[in-house]
Amino acid sequence: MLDSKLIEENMLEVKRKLDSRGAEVDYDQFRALDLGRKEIIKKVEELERERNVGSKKVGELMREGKKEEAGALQEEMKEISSKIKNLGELRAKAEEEFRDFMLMIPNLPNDLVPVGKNEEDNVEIRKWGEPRDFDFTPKDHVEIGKDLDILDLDRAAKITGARFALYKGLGARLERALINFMLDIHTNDHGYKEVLPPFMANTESFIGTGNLPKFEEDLFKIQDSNFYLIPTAEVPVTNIHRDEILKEEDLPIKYVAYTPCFRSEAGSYGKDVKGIIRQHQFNKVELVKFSTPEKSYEEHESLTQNAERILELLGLPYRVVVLCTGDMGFSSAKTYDIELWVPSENTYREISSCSNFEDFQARRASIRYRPKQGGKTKLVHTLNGSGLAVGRTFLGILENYQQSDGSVTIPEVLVPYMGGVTKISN
RNA sequence: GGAGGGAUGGCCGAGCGGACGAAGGCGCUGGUCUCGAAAACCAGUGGGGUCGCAAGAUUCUCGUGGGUUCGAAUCCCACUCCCUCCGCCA
Repeated sequence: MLDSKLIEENMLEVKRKLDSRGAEVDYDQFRALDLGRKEIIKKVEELERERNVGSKKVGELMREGKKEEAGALQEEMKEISSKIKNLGELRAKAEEEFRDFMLMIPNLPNDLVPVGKNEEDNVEIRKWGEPRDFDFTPKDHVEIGKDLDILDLDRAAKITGARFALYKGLGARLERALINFMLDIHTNDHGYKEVLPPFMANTESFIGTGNLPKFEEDLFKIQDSNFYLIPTAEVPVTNIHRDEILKEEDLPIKYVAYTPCFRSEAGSYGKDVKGIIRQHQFNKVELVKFSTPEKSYEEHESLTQNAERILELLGLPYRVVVLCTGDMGFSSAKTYDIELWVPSENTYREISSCSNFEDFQARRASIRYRPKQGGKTKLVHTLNGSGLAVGRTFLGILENYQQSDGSVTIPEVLVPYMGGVTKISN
């Protein structure tokens, strides 16, 4: 959520920035809702003041034994109270409408973000590793997985449906190895605290991160409850500190969490239908940070590097792009995508998205901190990024480490996690 | 599933119709003392909104939402969450 005062005071600048990301906002409506709300607040508060003063007076008169005067005043106050009740309802409605309106406005892109319309305008920042030169025709991960009997998409479809996966044997082991490997690196080397959160969260939590109210169709909802399956650990982990006041001394707070992620993928019919690129359920290790505003961009860089390091240790080629204004997510102020080299597609595909949300989520979720010097509480900055999407890492290993005989060698760092297995073959 | 108990400020904890945004303690900040620190002592110290350049004014906020009342942390109702006991169960 944006600061309504910022919109009020810098409307042209806000409009320019929101336009740059293709957001349509009705500024006249903003003004009307904001002014209407302020006006009614003023009215109600004036009446409340009268009532408070009057009621106190009634008490005094009673104690002094002036019953008649007290009674008369009581009658007066009765009327004021009923007025307050009526106006109060209007006030609640005005404030709710205003908040609902504000919740639908996306974040402002940071000034450093390149302006653009869509993913074609994203800017490559750096590349790591050389895509392998195959001296045979490489297979895609679906074929490799099938031939080695470690990935069974047909049976997964029988169990559940399209866009689900059944990992088998060393395939299941590899998925588990990757999860453990990532968690170990981030906790031991990068200083994150491991958490294992619920895989469902309530409406408030989803509003906090910005997934609701606008993107409900992307989520799986649990019937007869206000719980949704999480589409990313970002939701439960960011909300760990919802409605809290943190100490500046404790910042930055860094969490790493493994969770499965559930996405309805509404609107992506026909997109990436083959293989495990786009699934309704996939595993992910997520990095989340809470930072002071001063340090958040530094933390954004290091978070992205922490994610990149996993790919480097695994020897998987990748590149990093900064998303342009038009391609960023709703809540983000700046996002880096890390893209993995996928031989079968002869291109790079997203494997991690690292964002700085600045105070956008913090304002929605009321996550603040007390400055060391004292003074007013301030909103923290929240950040997160995949470190990494496990299914796509699995895919990367299968495709990049495949051999001409159909086997897949295991990257050295994973061998201990694979119980000493160095190669998956028939 | 059945029976009870509870939810108060950054934390602990009192209050149970009017002078209560709330005792006391802890923590934090400043000061006294000290070469310095600790201890002790003194003082200050919640959060959000509206108005205001500010000082400040005002209002809301004692789990959430309703109700009773001139007036609610305090009484009533519903809901949520936590705890104890019984039953069931991975």
